[in-house]
Amino acid sequence: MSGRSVVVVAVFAPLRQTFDYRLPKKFQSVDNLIGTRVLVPFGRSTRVGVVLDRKSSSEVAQEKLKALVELLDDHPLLDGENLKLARWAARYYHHPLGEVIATMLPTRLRRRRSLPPVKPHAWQITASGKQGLAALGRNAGRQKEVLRLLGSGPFAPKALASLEFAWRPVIKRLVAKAWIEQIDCDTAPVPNAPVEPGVVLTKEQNNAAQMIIESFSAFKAIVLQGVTGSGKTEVYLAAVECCLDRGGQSLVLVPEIGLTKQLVERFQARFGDRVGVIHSGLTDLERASTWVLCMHREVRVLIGTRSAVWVPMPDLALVVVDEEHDQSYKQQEGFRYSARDIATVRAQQGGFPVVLGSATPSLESLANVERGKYARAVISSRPRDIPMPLISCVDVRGLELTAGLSDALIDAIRTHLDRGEQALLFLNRRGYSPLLICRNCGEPQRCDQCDAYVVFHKALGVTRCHHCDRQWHVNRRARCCEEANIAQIGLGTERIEEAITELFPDKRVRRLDRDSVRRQGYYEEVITAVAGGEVDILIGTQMVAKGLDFEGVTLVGVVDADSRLYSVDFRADERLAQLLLQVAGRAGRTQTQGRVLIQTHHPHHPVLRKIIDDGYNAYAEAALRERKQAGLPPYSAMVIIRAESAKPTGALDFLRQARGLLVEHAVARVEVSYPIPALMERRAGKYRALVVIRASKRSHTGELISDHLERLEDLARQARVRWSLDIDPQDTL
DNA sequence: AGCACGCCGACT
DNA sequence: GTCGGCGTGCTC
Repeated sequence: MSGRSVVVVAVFAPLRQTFDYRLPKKFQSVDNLIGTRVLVPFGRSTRVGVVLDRKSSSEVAQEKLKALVELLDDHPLLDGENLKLARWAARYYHHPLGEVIATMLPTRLRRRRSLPPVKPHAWQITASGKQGLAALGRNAGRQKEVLRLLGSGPFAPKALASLEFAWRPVIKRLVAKAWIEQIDCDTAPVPNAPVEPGVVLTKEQNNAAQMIIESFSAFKAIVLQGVTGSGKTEVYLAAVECCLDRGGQSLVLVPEIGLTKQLVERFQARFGDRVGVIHSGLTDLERASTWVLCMHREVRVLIGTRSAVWVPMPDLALVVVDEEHDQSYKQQEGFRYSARDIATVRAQQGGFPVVLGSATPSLESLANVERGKYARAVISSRPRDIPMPLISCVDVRGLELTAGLSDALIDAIRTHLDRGEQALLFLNRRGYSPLLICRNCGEPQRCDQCDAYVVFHKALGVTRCHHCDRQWHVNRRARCCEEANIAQIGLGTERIEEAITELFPDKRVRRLDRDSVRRQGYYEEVITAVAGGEVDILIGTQMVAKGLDFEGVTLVGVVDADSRLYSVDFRADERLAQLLLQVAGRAGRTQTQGRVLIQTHHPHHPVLRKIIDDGYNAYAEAALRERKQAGLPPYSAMVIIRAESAKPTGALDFLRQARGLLVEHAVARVEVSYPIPALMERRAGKYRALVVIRASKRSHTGELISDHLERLEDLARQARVRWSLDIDPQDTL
């Protein structure tokens, strides 16, 4: 075989091997193929993959070796660093490399689509277009309008967005007639100087920024712990500015789209067009464009959600993970990676700092601080001496409640509203009432696909299962009794909204939860209204707890803290602590003292007391001691094998065999649990179960899994179950 | 994951 | 005599 005519390809398929292909003569002169997308014959079809390596011969028999069909890119999309990160992730998460690499690419590039244009482009009218304009008939109004617009100069797609109609097809037609042409507009003004100068940092902010800046050019993980409202963002901005000055690119990860807007605005105000954004609210094309701009070093600061951690940035020199404790960094299906952990490894491999920012750092990060692996910078004071909110419990035992609200909470709302301030009510349950019980027999109404009760949604006139996509008309006859007599028990956000509207008829009430934000733009609309003081009382779920910055909100009511106090998951109280302090952070971001009222039947619960009386750090210290004693993460490595099957015992049977296989070979100190039915065993018609593997060291769980992956795959195929590995699980259920 | 091959039951 | 069930194996 002549030199270098074989390529190793990671095919985008869930297979744990790579595949060799013959490189046709016409491609042999291409000098850098590694990291390029290719089209390859695969089984009976063709697939996309990425070239990992080039070599002169293959172990695979000559006659089996097929020829690569096509090169999809002129230049590699992924460099050595990117592929190194992909290899690490594939190994660590025991996930097929082809799928890991596919995850790194924006969806549009996972298929055989070409790269979106790198340069910003515009359309300009041609000479024949000008003639055409005059000749156009009456019925071509849209073409006329576009041509007239372009007559005054070249227009970028962004500028055309103001047109009221679907202008893209019109553009297409005009381009086809050569009446207009696409041009590059490098001439577009790119503001390079900071648009807005940074504010003067407080001493603590400055210390934190210095700690980051001093560690440029070497890996260092820095936990930036700053209470809500302490101005962590100013520290990020200062560090990013310094990174830019040194010619580096920066990556800023945020938990959810909702939170990006405010942050993006601040970054854009400071760094102008050098900022790029990637999140799930954009179209595939928009995401792909920003991705390519990052790869080509044009975007210097990328702000994005989980998937942005993979975006190629050749000059990357700083990563910030904001609200690092947030669960949404962990992908909860398929390739279950943690963007926070990937970010840290990326910084380690690239030799630059990673900043893990949070008011309530995860116990994982705090344990790493304790071990001396991570550094910590603390911002304990709020600028302008804004006082911290007062947190207290309302003991609701034996109290008469109005739709779940105590008089103490209602009075507090009234007091704060009378002062012209705003209130926020937090309840982690959407819908109207989460339990519908028949008064005859006491049977709650269940979903027929899940082991769950249905939730009544009054506004929609339906009952719904929150665990699958089913819903029923309210009048669906209950299956328990001939003449069921349904009582609505418990409350959700919709019910609270109704009660509050009755209690405060002259106040402006809005609700924010997964049901209400269905409508495009509703979330933004409400946030803007609250921020602008046009809402008096905001009621919401999780969604309102995170990072929102409302100056006028001085009272936060947690309607029900109890559901989280007694949970099977060992992480439940860490979550509760983080949640309470995050919601508390919403209260009082101005000079007015904020107040947080937590309604509970367990005002003396040790976790609640610790959080309220001693604060997050004291809570975290105690929780870490407990985890250490119990041998739980972060003091042990944990892996969960999950399985689901259409057959009632399918998942359990498979896991029993899997466990048998694993315990037989497990070294001492690796503990493999018996199969456990999932907390909700049946979900969307599937029966689910899991096995928990624990060991003192990650290398132990890692080796055990690697050594038996093939056997496990065989077992799963025979048992016909879907299964998955969850490395460092966030939910143990 | 797809997709085809292959070997046993109810239909024209 | 065929259509079609899903068990098993393969993808360079």
